[in-house]
Amino acid sequence: MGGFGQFVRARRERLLGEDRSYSLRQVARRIGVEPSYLSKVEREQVPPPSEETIVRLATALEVDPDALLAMAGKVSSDLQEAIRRRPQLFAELIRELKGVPDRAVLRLVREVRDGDW
Amino acid sequence: MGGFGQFVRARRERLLGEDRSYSLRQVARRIGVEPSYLSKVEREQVPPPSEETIVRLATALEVDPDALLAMAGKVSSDLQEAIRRRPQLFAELIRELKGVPDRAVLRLVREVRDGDW
DNA sequence: CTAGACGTGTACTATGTCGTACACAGTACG
DNA sequence: CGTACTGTGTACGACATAGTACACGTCTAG
Repeated sequence: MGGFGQFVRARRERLLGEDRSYSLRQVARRIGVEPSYLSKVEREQVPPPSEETIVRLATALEVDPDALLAMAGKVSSDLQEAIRRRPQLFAELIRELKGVPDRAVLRLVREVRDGDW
Repeated sequence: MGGFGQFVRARRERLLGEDRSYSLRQVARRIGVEPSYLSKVEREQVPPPSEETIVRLATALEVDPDALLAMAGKVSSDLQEAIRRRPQLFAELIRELKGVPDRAVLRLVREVRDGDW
């Protein structure tokens, strides 16, 4: 269901089609890990990397960091921080929103952003 | 600032004042850990326990699990799950709400719960 | 005065996380 | 050719997590 590694490989190879600097080795070098490690990550022989490495990878591959973290089964630590500061409040909000369809949540986001809170 | 262990000890001793079955040993037994371990947790000689253990502890001490998890620097895994399912959406919402005061968020929660979403 | 409950100190361990180091065989190109 | 880059296999390691096991001195109630 997840397919973190699969996604990374697909995305990288797509970019590689247009730019030869997206080889596994060069991407590994840019994000600061060993090629063999990235290779194993892409083939899912090891679990997804740490949050920091995933964010660097997201940057390198020009994808949404939160989405990539989610594929790795993780949640950005700054979001966790925000929740930890007001646990009951956010816990209830999020649990309520579990059953709410995407577009309604999106409307809510807009309301908060544009609204006079 | 956190004081997870301190809080647990204070809470347990408060209950112990009224009910002698809230000794460290008996609580430890109820939540399924060794007394020596709970002792170390309360004195913060070790980091807070796992999520599961914290939830059992919250139940035993009759405190809010989310609040206790927050003191341990954690976020309930079911909340994380909810976020992971719609990362961009929730990420944006939560980041927006960082700067929003408690009462406004609370109003939002009510709106979602009572509203015709 | 002693049996049981109390909290605590020390030692140990299994499992997970997050990678590095290095050698290897295949391929492309100039 | 050869050299330089490609992806990959194997081995290994440091550190964190989440506890258990057991002995010890103390206190307290019958």
